Amino acid sequence: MNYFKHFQDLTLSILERMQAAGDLPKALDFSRISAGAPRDPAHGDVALNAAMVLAKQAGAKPRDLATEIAASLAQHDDVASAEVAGPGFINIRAATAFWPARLAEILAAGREYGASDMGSGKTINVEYVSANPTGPLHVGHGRGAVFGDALAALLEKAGYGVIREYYVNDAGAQVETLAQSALLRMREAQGEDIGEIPEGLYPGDYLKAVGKALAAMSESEQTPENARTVAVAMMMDSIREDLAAAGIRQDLFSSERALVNAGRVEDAVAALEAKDLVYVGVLEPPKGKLPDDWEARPQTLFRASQFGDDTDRPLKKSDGSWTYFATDIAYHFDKYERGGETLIDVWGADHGGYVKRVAAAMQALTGKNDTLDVKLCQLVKLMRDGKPVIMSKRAGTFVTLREVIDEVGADVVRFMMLTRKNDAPLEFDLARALEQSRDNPVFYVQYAHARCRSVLRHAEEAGADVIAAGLMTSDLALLDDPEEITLIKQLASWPRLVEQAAEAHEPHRVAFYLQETAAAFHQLWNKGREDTTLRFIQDDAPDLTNARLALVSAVTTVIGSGLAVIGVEAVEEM
RNA sequence: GCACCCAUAGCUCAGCUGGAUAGAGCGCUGCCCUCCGAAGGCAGAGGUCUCAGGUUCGAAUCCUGAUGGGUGCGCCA
Repeated sequence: MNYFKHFQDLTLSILERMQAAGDLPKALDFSRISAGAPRDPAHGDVALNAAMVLAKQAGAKPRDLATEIAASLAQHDDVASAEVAGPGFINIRAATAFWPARLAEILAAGREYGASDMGSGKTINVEYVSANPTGPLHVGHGRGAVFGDALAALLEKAGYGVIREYYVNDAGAQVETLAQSALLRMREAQGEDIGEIPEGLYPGDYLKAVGKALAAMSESEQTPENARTVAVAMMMDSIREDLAAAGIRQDLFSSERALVNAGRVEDAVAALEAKDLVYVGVLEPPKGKLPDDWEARPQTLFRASQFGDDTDRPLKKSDGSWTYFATDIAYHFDKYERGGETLIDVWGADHGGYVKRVAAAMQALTGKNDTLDVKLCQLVKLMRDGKPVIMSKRAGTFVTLREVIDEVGADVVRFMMLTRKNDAPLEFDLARALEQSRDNPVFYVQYAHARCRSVLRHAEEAGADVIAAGLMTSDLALLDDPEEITLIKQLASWPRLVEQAAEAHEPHRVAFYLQETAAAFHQLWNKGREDTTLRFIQDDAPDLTNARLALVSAVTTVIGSGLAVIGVEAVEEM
């Protein structure tokens, strides 16, 4: 249960009753009513803005309206008190039995806790990674990969149907270059001295294996076309291995080449033409630094500027072939027609200048402006002990995702990648990521889980029943210490966090929530060091012990549930 | 020149889509650690939310402008 929504719904039903009774006008906009946490916990558990939002429409004074609503709220079993405060807030304090009930709910749900039906099965297509099949994934790809993967898991938890998609750019000039590079490596594998890799070709050693594979084929098969096919297939295999090592799941790899061959570009352009959004014209030269070979020439253009873009955009190159943009329109249109009511693209920040035109195309084709959400992930700066890791631009010697995973592990990489919101640059310190201290968030959260498991193991050795089903039947009302209640509230806010993070498309909130939850648990633990009556295991009070073990078990459940969204293992021991 | 992203404590960053007195870690200061895991703990100081206007019951949050930083800028992908 999202308990904030619970009290919000309660309020809405009261408002509807007031309308039915004629105490409120019929036509009121309830959409801005929301329930939040009061800044000061002393004010209560849930704060409602209903009276302030409605006052003007209802022609009443905020505080008067609030008083009336509060009086009705106070009647409900789940409400201990409802008070009016400040300019017209209604502060609700939940009934004392409310929190033990949430704890029981957590134990009953297990790792499923936090799942929501907010998405009601609506389909969202999340496209991420989509790195060109011309080499291994690097760290920057890793951020997008983790972000997309966690976002997909988050949306699933919020009740959406999710398609996890990878767009394979297996057409166009880059893969032709790849084919040329592979053929050169083939001649190398055949014993030829190829010297330095010429400028413009891919120099990385990873193409040597492709060269060998080609060398093993019969001469008639050693065509540029086969070189391309083989190279792309092998590169995609290696990318899939890297993704698997990082625990990234994707269920659909769609091919640009297949899209083009199926005539989908013509379809999409025809759809634009039908709306009279394609014309032949000459673009203004770009301001600032002009490319050396710039010359004005007529082009086939899409009227992107009608949909918020800065200028119209070319669909065809001078040789008559489609631009990447034209293909990309087709790809997005295809995703949309396949049933993606909402499309999310996860891109690197260097593609930021490309967002407007794709958004414009989608708006033109669908008539809606909220179909596409592009999430830009800012750069990852790789550090070691506070010093930047040198990434030589020389021949293929960038830091690969695989190298980082091999060094610090997939769990650490995944968590660290989500310790910043996507639109902020991220510094990833390899040394700090393995540090076992308070300021390493991965350690801190996993330690909380391990600590809980440790307590439960202790209790089990002493003969206690630590199965969730057994703990549920314990007298949870015995948990009445303010610190314990605070922790329960933190755990009970997980369903709301899932919904909000999913709606905002912001998986990093899960990582921050986990840190807060771990902090709340560690805090309670430490209280027990000072005050022995607060320790979980009380030898002379089995009922109290059981209730507290239920709380500890619920902590493992919620942390486990959150870590599952991020794709990080909840460890038993450190 | 234009577009997009960003600007919050000394440092690194959150801030629940517009709510009440602005939050955490690090660092700093002072206490504490024989105890279910000290791999530390508790408390305190620290703020003109870059600046100037605007929107309204109410702004770190939305709008406009300025300043400072990042990214990108015809047929590349």
